[in-house]
Amino acid sequence: MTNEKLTTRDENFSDWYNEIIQKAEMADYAPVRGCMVIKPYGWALWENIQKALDKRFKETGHQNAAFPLFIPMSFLEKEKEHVEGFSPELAVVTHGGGQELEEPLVVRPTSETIIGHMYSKWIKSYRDLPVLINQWANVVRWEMRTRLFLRTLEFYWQEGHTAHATASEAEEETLRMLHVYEDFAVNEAAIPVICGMKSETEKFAGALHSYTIEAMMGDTKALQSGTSHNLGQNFAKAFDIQYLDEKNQLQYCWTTSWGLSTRFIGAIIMTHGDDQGLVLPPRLAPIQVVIVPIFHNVEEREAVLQYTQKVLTALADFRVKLDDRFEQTPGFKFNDWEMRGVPLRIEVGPRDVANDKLVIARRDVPGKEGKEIIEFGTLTQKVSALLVDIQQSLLKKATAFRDSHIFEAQTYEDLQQSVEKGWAFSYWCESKECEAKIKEDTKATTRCIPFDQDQKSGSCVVCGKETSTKAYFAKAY
RNA sequence: CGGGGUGUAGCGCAGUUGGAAGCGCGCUGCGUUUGGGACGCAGAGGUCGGCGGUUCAAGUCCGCCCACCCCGACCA
Repeated sequence: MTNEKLTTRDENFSDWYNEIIQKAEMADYAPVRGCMVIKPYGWALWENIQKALDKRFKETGHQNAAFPLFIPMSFLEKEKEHVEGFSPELAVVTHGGGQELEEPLVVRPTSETIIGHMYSKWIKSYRDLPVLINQWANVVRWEMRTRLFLRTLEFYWQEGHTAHATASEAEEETLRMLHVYEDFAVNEAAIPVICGMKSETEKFAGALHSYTIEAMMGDTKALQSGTSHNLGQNFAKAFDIQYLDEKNQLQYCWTTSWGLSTRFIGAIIMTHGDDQGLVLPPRLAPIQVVIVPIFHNVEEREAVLQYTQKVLTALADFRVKLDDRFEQTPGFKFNDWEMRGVPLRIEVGPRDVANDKLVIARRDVPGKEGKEIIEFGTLTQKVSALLVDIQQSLLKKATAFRDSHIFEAQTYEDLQQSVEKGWAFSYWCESKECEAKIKEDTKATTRCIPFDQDQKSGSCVVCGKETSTKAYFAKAY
């Protein structure tokens, strides 16, 4: 399975990415163009992502529910901007039960409309608010160009949909969930992100405004890794989501939505992966520690396997895998598990059994430098400490990489050069014309207007107009 | 949808002027191996992407179609 050498990132980042997914057995191409099968190892990673997020959603008062896959076509048409944004990429069902349907059904590209419809039924009084619901679901968007995890016709995600009494509560929720994503990305996935607002052209179709967490991949391209939208009263008005306030006045709700998808797996691969394969953050890794037994004959095999049982017991609190395949050599297994990004590897051989020791190797430090011989007695403590250290190191390394590839661009020439080697951070007058010119000339788009602004003012990198707004520009996935 | 590329065993590929479908890896069995990608022997595995044409004869030549990948326009 992993017998062949991996293309290096420098040779061809795209090939490297595609190969790593197949060799690490995360996913495979499905027989339908643009669709993928997420294999057990990839899905296990997704499950850990789900757990980490779901815990945070529950902690912030949200409940899970499930809404239908099919949405009446007419629902999509109720919000003007929304239908314009999504109609080119809708999958439409026209037949069912052998007959043509009276009204075509769209396969949900996102669920604002059908959830809005339900909310209008459920919400009658200010006492019903806020409504805080999330769903874990698959959605379909008919994309032109697809890539495993990053853009497939069908993808898995969670979409939160909330309804509030006031504009400020909705804004508060939108930001709260963005920061949940930020916390998750940084502390679970070890991916540094920049939080900010999307430009008018980049925002969600139908939103008042959108917030994003933007991450830099190993090739310096940007990846929008999670988004949170303040929908204002747009959907409330389109779907008649109204409530009676304390003064018996009929009011429209303020709604939000926020989502993070299996695309995030792509972010993990492209942020941490190296030329040996995947590198997974310990907190999300399906397997945190792999044990590779080494022996030369039957007697040694018995002794070693007995010893590994002790190791398994000592590491009961971790996600551990014993690789007791008899037909593979240790060398093969080392490479195999490195390809799969397992954070720690423990080697147990006759020498270790004799001395009551172990060899422990960390995935993020290649070769001998990452290897260490430890006493069995210190094992549990050591593994625990190393996993924490690897988690921190990955974040530190990714942050250093990102920061060294962001350039303050004062002039348009600066910006053009910057987006060829990383991201540009520049003053921008917020006009669509200047934004469009940058995209036209460089293929880079505005990634976000970050929350952290220095309050100073300068001139727009394109038109020279005075502004106090700075934004990130980068080529993006 | 525009540009480029590729379709031959599970994967990667070779296949000469048209003349009996091959190689490496993987897979199965047996044996020897195992501290950084082991080895021997014996096997299994094919509608050469599809349709049509030329020819005594097509993986190979011609036409059409399809699929997938990569680069653009669009997007999580």
